[in-house]
Amino acid sequence: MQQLALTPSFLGVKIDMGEKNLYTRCMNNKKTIGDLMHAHGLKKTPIRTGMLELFMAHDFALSASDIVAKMTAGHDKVTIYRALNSFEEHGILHRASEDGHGIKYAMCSSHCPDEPHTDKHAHFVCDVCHQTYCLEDVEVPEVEVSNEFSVSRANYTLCGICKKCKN
Amino acid sequence: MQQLALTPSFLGVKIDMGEKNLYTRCMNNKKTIGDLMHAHGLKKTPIRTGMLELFMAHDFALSASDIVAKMTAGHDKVTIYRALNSFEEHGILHRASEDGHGIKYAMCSSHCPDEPHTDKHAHFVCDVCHQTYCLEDVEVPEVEVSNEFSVSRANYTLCGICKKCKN
DNA sequence: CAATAAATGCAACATAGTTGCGTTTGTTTA
DNA sequence: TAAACAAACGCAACTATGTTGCATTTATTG
Ligand SMILES: [Mn+2]
Ligand SMILES: [Mn+2]
Ligand SMILES: [Zn+2]
Ligand SMILES: [Zn+2]
Repeated sequence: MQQLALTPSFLGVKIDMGEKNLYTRCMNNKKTIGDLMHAHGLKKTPIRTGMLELFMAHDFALSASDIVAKMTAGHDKVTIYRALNSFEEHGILHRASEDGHGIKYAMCSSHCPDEPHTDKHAHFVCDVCHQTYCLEDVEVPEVEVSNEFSVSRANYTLCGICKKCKN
Repeated sequence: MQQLALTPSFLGVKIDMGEKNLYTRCMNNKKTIGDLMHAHGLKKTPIRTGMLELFMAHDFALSASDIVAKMTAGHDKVTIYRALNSFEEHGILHRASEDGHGIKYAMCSSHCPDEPHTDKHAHFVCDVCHQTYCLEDVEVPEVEVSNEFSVSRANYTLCGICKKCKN
């Protein structure tokens, strides 16, 4: 079970190997990165291998441009985008936040503070019409978070089909 | 207290006046749109008045391009963006979702489905370094939502300062 | 090694949002 | 009511993010 397939010498990608536990994400059922791709009917190419190694070597989420920047061997961003889409379609990567179709604004209520703020209610984004509704009566629930993080705002967004698009 | 300042004849903006209750958002403390802007030290200009009328006439959030499209008198998008920023700074509008600095991806765990999915855990986005962390052990809390909406996914994002940036 | 489908690279494009700068306009105050 | 001033506007140019079409290359299978 040689796990050395993971040695990130590839492509000149510099990877800090400090956080071993990240490996468990894909290694804990005896899968190498290559096995993982093959299991999904994807080809094991240098770029895609390098990308997945990058993901395993970081404890935070990466954007397309993060990856373009970290891969030294000047690859085309189109390739990166297509690989990310493919990984997402196969459930190898998940997106760590809804992208949204641009920023949307809504009217504040009279008890809002006179400064930029996130409101205390949840929002709903329709997958069909992409409209965003303020759910004024749905409070954002609170959660317990490790005190490594100082939380100042919370955002709760539901997705699905809106009242208009259900018909 | 003539509220006719609200008649949205302005700029040829077409507004459906069906939903009176939306007016309460800024009218319930005897403020007209003009008063609202003046109270914040903003000038009452035709464009900004038209924009706020648009917001009051819709029960969903609007993007900059929504507004550009709905204002018939071809205004520059830069003006719209600057007005939105200004309204947000003054707590007149709030954004209905974090924009995020592009989509971020993270590795799925082994029990994720082999298809696109939103994960069941919360995420944390740092205001300083903009890094996104998966809070694998923080479950997204469930909420009760009006059955006008069919909810298929939920997104819970916390914002603040991350462990690295606290130092 | 040959066949095939997946992956890549390039060019061109689309959308969202920003910055600088000169001009116009709303509000205040004399 | 005219001048003064800051806020708001419009234009041009620019950055960032993401997409599409098409020709070429490469990984896998047999
Ligand atoms: Mn809202
Ligand atoms: Mn996650
Ligand atoms: Zn809808
Ligand atoms: Zn940070």
